Amino acid sequence: MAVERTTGRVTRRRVRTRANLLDAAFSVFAAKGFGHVSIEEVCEAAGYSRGAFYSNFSSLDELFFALYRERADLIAEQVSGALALDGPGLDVPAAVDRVTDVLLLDRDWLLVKTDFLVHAARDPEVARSLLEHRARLRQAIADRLARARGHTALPAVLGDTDGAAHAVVAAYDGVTTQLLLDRDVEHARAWLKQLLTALLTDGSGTPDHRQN
Amino acid sequence: MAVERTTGRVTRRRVRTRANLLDAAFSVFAAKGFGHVSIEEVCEAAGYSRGAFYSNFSSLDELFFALYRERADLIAEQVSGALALDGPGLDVPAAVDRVTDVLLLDRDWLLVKTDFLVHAARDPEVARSLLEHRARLRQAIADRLARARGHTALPAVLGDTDGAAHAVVAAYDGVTTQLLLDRDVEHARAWLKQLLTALLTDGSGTPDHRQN
DNA sequence: GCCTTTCGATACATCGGTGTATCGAATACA
DNA sequence: TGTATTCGATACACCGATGTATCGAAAGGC
Repeated sequence: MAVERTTGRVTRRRVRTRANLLDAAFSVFAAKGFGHVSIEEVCEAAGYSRGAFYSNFSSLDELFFALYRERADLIAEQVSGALALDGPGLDVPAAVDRVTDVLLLDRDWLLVKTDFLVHAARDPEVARSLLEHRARLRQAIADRLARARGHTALPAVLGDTDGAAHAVVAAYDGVTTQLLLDRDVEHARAWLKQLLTALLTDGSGTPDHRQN
Repeated sequence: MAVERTTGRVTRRRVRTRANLLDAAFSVFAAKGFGHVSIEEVCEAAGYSRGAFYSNFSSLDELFFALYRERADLIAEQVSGALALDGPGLDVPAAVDRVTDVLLLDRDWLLVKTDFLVHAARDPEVARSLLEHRARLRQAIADRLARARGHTALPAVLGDTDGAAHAVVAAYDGVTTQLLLDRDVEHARAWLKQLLTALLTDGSGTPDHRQN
């Protein structure tokens, strides 16, 4: 039965169960992809019966959404942290390095994230939510770029810092796509840095070769 | 029963049936997403019974793969055409325009393509195939860029024409991601052009604003 | 037009997943 | 510790999808 928990006492056991289900679901979703996963599989992976599941979620979609939010917020936090790390102003390249390291860390996350994208692409409601999340992240980037302005000049082609932030996100998405296929994290990182450098500066970077 | 058609006569009816199934499958996949589609749904949409399906394909995966290849080859052809259109050499911006128009034409295709990406990301075999396809396309782009060299200077940041081609693909993938969410084709096109301009030239383009 | 071959519709057996209702066990709180 | 409440395991009924086997009908060759 669906869970409409507005009030009532929550047991410790319950929060543990929920967390375990979410963790297990993450692995299963990453491995098989949402849409190829049954409730039973998640329960089995978590070591619970379906009773536990239905006591905590009302559908796979709901769990998936909850799962995504949880992790996405976590990542967003890390990124914000990486952006804010250095003092007020300069050293965009260093920030690029840190952010790049955070963003391309976990292949499983990229898989789940892409699944969620596909999901959102077909559900306007979900899409709205995802767009807002992306907008927040992008804003953080734009702010960071604005702070660096004057220290490091942005090329005019992209417009203002907002446009530049858009470009950064696009580059990230693009590199992610390639990474999902070739699984070469190190190269993806290096290449994302290079791409961001190309977008955010007029200067010259270090070229690289690639087979796939 | 699986179909292992190495020889034997093929009826006209058969090729029609197969084509109809593929077309119907495209719509259904685009609407619901692979993984949320049953064989029955495809058959119903195509106006056939499951008998017809199993006579032509052995699994949903097989159909999906065939479907993707068909359409992907079609697109690749169009892109190559758009790239080769003008005389030997110059006018990269015009080529960018034409290619951009072709690539972001059909939302349904973007959806199916992304589904396929997700699929490939989890199956090394499929990934290989997709990577090769992408490599071919990228090579066409690199060739085109090489032809334009001297007429339009490439910024050194990206390395050789190959690096630049990589960047082009990444930009395309990135813009696609955003487009899947906001559904604003016109803006996506404009923005992809702008992004490519930023990547492929040292000059200045026309900035733009964006809310999401 | 006849006959052979191919194709696809129908029927059947089966399986896995779903959602609900029930009940014993674990937990919170006094 | 006792007791009320919450949680989650089990059992059950159900449904939709799968794959196969069979057979009538359409297509192609002559």
